[in-house]
Amino acid sequence: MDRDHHGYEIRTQLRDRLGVWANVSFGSIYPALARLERQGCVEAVPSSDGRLSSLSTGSLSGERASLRSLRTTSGIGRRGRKVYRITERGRRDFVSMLADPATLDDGKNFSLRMALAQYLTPNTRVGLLERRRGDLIARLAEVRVGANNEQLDLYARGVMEHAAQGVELDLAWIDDMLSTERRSQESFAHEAK
Amino acid sequence: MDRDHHGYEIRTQLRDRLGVWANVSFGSIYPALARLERQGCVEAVPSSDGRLSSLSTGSLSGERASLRSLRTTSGIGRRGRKVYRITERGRRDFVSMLADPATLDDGKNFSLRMALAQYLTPNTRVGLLERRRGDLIARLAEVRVGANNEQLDLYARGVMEHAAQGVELDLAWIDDMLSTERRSQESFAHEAK
DNA sequence: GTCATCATGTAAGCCGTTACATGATTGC
DNA sequence: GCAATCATGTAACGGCTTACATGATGAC
Repeated sequence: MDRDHHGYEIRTQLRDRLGVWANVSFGSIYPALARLERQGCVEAVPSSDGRLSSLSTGSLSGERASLRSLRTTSGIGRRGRKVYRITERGRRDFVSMLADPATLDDGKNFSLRMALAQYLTPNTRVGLLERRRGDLIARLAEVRVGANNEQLDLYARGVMEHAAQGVELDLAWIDDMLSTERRSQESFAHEAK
Repeated sequence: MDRDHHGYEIRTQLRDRLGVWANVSFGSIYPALARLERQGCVEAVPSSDGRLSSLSTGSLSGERASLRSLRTTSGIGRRGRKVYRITERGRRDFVSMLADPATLDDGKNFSLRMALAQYLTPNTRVGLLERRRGDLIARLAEVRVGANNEQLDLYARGVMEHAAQGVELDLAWIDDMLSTERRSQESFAHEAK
């Protein structure tokens, strides 16, 4: 959303910034980029000489393109590197996926959604938070049943009990975010007055 | 491990006991049972009349086989139902998978492992807990970096901060379990003296 | 000139899902 | 006799991984 990228960079950035836990493989990234390009969500960035992609356009290492690279072979960018930019359609699809809990399954991806919540409107954020809150309350009731089920042994009950604490922590976080959202909405209304 | 089961029952039990969160589909269960049978980890239970599987053997609804079902058609079990029992080899494989954090990836399955920890030896449990503890401490350091990374916006940092609290909760749980394990080992040693 | 790293891609395979096809049992 | 539910299985597909194949660039 913020600047252009190429596949290799996306992987290294994810690893460097989020650690080994965000391990996305090349076999996942390149086919995804190809699919997004077919769908018109991203497009290859043409370089200054008319070919597709170059060192100089928007890549991280080109923040101040090294003098050395400007001296090489023909003076043009590396033909191997393919830089993509997001299209208008890509932005639309991204935001609508982010806003729809059905498109991008909430249970597994709620944290991802929240990490990207800056791209949503305040109302959409509140809607997502309230929906998630409802899901978690249902979940809490279920794990409590498990935690008190005397058919289960101590270890299994311990897992359930711990799961319940995890859900409670999630709920506290949600409630915290909800009150923050509402406070900022109020202060906005206050300013507008 | 504790009694015989058939595929349909496994699914309904998982759903009834653990709720919609433990949704394993038939398309997953039946192929898995077939594979386990090929590998010799489970075997079909022969019924009293020599055929494979019947109502009367170990199934839930057969806890006290309903009088009605004993009166039906031929009086023998439903030919459609296939009840499996675990073999010695199955028990061995189960425990060794449960004990090896590499075979069954820990990050995603630690809770599952702990829910089944009754089948492990005290030493194996302590080993798994200590290993997990190390992983979580590394993870905590990583998410703290993210939580304090000012390149990230408030929402992304909030997710990191919340992730850190989740890891801290996990760590407290691990430490609790470790001290419980050690206490029970001590009391065992005490009795043996 | 050669080795590490940067960079893109394809192929095979694993594991799970949904959807489909089929048939037995039970309740009314 | 008919519908609901119990019960087993197959087929197509999705998404991700590992392993493989290939080549350019940069450092020394």
